[in-house]
Amino acid sequence: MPSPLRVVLVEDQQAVLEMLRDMLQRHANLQVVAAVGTLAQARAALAHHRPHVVITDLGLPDGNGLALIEETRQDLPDTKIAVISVLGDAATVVAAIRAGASGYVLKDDLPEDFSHFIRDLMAGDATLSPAVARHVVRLLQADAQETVQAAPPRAALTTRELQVLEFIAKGLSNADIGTRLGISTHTVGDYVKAIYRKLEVRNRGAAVFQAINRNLVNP
Amino acid sequence: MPSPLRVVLVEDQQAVLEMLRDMLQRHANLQVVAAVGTLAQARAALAHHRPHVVITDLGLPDGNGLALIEETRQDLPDTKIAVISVLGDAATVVAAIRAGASGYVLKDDLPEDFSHFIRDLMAGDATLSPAVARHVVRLLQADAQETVQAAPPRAALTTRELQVLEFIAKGLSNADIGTRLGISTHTVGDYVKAIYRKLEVRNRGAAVFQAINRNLVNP
DNA sequence: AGCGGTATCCCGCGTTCCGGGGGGGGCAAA
DNA sequence: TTTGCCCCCCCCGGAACGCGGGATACCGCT
Repeated sequence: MPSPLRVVLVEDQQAVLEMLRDMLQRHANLQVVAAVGTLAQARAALAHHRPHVVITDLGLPDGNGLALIEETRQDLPDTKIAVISVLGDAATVVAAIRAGASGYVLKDDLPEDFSHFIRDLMAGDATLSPAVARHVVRLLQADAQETVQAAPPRAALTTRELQVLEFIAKGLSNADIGTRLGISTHTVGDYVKAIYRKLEVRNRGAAVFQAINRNLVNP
Repeated sequence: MPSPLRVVLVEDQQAVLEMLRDMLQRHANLQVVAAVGTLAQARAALAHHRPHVVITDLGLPDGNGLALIEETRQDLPDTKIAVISVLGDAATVVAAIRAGASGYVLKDDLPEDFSHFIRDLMAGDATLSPAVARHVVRLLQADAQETVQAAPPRAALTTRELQVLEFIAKGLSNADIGTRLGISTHTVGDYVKAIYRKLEVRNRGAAVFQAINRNLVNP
């Protein structure tokens, strides 16, 4: 039998904290090395025990649990982080996950036995409550929407115009662009005019801005 | 009692299909209007029944379930889509969710009773298997990593310089910028010079390009 | 075959603006 | 006091911009 997994619990409601600890204690191979109710205590416990897993609430009396998540990821990159919270709004959920949480379960749907939750966590898996997952899924789908919508409205510019546009972004003068492309400075000017017309701008700065906006050149 | 939710099942393994249908049929308020095993049949069933929910496999004999997901989102935007699959790799999972799936459950951890799964789905929530959620979470965290890593190398520019930079990107002349900011044209010129020096460029086009590259202005 | 449309190329001219150089002063934080 | 930020002014050459005028070639349509 390997040494048990060390777990630190952070939760400000004493009753909930006790309940969680009892649940976890029942399982061999899990050792709750600390069960605390404040951010300060949590920091101390983390530094001292360097646990495998930390399970934390977000609304702590002396600060936000988000900070704890970030610190943990910084200082103990191998420690897995799970959130158990009542907060299920999109902003909170996404912020917590971005900060480093691998699991996010709402208090409402805590299962009777969540030792498998810990096991999944250590395996790299993530348990998300359905109401939490919805936000994550939405976010991904929104990203996908953008990337497909951003693609079509490119076109409009001819290949030559695109070449000129790239050089403009690099800061070359019309004369330099002409030399590079083997055409006259005046001709470059013509392309520049065409670009301005199509992008509805009247100078280089705005042209580059629009070009990147419309995905015509890669930044 | 409202009219039951119409469900279409798509799954090529006959045994699994039967099992799923039996599970769902047991619940009142759910009506499995079609249980099919091919992409072609699925398309027909969707067009005909216009169900509230479609539950689909990904590996179908006559094509990829991804296409079905995309089509469904296009044609029946109010229909909720769930995936039940053996495939749990990152690429597949993320593609399915991006395409429009709201739930993704691995066959291995199908619960005995998943009527609540359907209910969650209709409420807008998403059920993800832990092994699936891991990929989604990783993706979000990777995004977050990039955005914080892209942040530090910004700096350098003062707030005033950033203001000027934004106006340059919009295509304003120095004189116009001066008017907007209530400062002299000459002063604007000074800021422009400072910007060029810091971004190591010598004209507006390249300045805007660098500015976006370094995340100094939002495109 | 003729036609318009578009993309590519070239040129001149006048006006405006930009970019780089110099010189300052004030004010607050370090 | 120094440093950084903000603000103002001068000059000048060269570049960019907007306007006009061309040319050639390819395409699809009629």
